[in-house]
Amino acid sequence: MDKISGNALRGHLDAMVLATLAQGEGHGFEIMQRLGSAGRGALELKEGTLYPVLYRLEAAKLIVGKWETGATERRGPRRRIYKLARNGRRDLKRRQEQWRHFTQIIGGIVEAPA
Amino acid sequence: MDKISGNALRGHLDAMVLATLAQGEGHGFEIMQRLGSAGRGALELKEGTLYPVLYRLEAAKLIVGKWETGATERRGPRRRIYKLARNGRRDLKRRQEQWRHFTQIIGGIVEAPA
DNA sequence: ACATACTATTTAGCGTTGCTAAGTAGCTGT
DNA sequence: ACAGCTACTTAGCAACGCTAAATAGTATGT
Repeated sequence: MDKISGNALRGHLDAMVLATLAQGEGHGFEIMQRLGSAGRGALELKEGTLYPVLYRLEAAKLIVGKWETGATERRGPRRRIYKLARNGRRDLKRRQEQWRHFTQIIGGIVEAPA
Repeated sequence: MDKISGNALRGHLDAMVLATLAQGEGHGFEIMQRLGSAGRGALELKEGTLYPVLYRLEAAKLIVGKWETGATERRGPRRRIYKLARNGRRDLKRRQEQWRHFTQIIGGIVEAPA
């Protein structure tokens, strides 16, 4: 199967990132990798795609990010750890319902027997 | 449930229109209505959304349109009847497979149990 | 010292495409 | 005349995922 990308992802990426963070906090690069493996080869998000999503979600207060320091710190470039905010968890639930609704409606149309 | 619109539809509208025409040829306005009723209140496509899709699909030779004349004609404004082209039927099949793939992958991520 | 490679983040600019909003036009009913 | 429905057209907008390149820290190899 070919890659899922471009327009097909529009409007669903936010939910994907929120859902990923619902499994546990993580930094951008890591989220990218988690999505990559969850995508079973069908997803190939690049940095230029993912990071702007994180900035958007943080600006909307759905996730909170902070630079790794002290205890957790390790060597290498600085990392920004993101986790779901209260609003984010609520929002995720809403988006999950919308997802089911979306697939049901659109699926019913696209897969209608000829 | 709220309306499905905007970005969520991106990349799926073409498949929806092809699938609609797979049920039988029809003109733009009619396709809009068929989608509306298939959408069970969740879809509210406007002309400015649908017609450009038809032009795009026709330019891509996935559908063929011709102005209604003679036998089929009736009173009122002229109507352009579209039907699936051979390529279109092939393309629809491909898009249906992609849709299943898409929902499986993205659904697996969005709906992952916390 | 220099190159390569991997982790990690940032950002400018682009292209697709669905939406807004308005217009044209023919027909019917009041 | 006017409203209202069918039917099509189109200019311009805005969101957002993608391309591509830059910056920076660490590790390894020559």
